[in-house]
Amino acid sequence: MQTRESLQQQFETRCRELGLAVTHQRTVIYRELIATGEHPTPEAVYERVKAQIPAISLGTVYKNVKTFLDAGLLKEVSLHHGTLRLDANTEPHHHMVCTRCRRIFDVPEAEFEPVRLKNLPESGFQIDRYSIEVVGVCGACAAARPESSGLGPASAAHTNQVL
Amino acid sequence: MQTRESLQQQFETRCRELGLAVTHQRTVIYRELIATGEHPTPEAVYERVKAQIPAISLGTVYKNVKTFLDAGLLKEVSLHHGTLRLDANTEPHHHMVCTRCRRIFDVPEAEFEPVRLKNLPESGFQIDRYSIEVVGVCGACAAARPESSGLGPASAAHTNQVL
DNA sequence: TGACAGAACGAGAATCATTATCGTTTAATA
DNA sequence: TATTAAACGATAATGATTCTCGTTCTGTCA
Repeated sequence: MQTRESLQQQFETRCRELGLAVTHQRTVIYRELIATGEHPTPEAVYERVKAQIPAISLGTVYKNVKTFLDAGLLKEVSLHHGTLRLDANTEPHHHMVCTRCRRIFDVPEAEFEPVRLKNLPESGFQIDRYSIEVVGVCGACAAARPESSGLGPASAAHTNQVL
Repeated sequence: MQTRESLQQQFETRCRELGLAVTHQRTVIYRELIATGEHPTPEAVYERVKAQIPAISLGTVYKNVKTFLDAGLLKEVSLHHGTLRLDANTEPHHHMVCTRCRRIFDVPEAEFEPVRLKNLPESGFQIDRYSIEVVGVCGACAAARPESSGLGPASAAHTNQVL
């Protein structure tokens, strides 16, 4: 058995693997990201980090968030942040999303077995509906570049190792 | 075929129900929205409409898209357009999203019965993973305003902050 | 049918999130 | 410790969206 590394040590090791300098800013940003159990915006991360490094720039937070996303240390909650995408389909349906071209395809609800939670959420959350997203690579993109893994443009330049 | 005519009539009827004036711009915007089988951005809708009404303003498209969303004639593909939300949870999981406060909660993958498509997508789409979103109202928001339906417009968090 | 009031419009300024630029500082390494 | 590329901070630029405001149009009613 190897000695269990601290998060800090894991982070430094991962940075070295990726050829990233271990800077104070980067370290604190990462620490705050995993410290919050929430799903913060870059702005919220900035506020937390600023309490510890008052001179930090918002741009630095954005740059490092992007670096962490590319490295697979972080994920985005949704592929759809950014521009509003409209849906005029009034039938119940779900979506297939291509991680390369970001195109969105409708899938009728009836194509899926019903979604089921094994237990009711204990938090008092009132469920309105389930929304399924089939994430992958569309036929056109797969034909254009069949070999690569299809885990999105951001991660294309790196291997997708698990921390 | 009178398809376009009847859609036009349906639209006018719906506008009257909602107390909305039936303007030329509004009519063309709506027609183009349902004509595309895609999931266009407001900008893309603007381009299509502009081909028919060269003087139209992008702001008018935005205003009417918002009006249609509020009226339920249109939907957003995702609740997460807008600011990037980060996820440092490296375990496989899905999300519960509150439509009122937009907070996001993690749900371990094991809490769900496996998602299953009844048939393989015929388009050559290569499935990477399924992402489930449980959409509803969180306990805190439900307690704060238990009576209303919880499917409020996207703008609710901004315009109706305190009641 | 004409006039009025309020809704909607167009133009463009303002705002918000994000990215890019650039000169300075810092980490990695020899 | 000196060198060098990476990273930083400040700030300008960009892109999406909203807001403001003066003008025009729609719906309604006399």
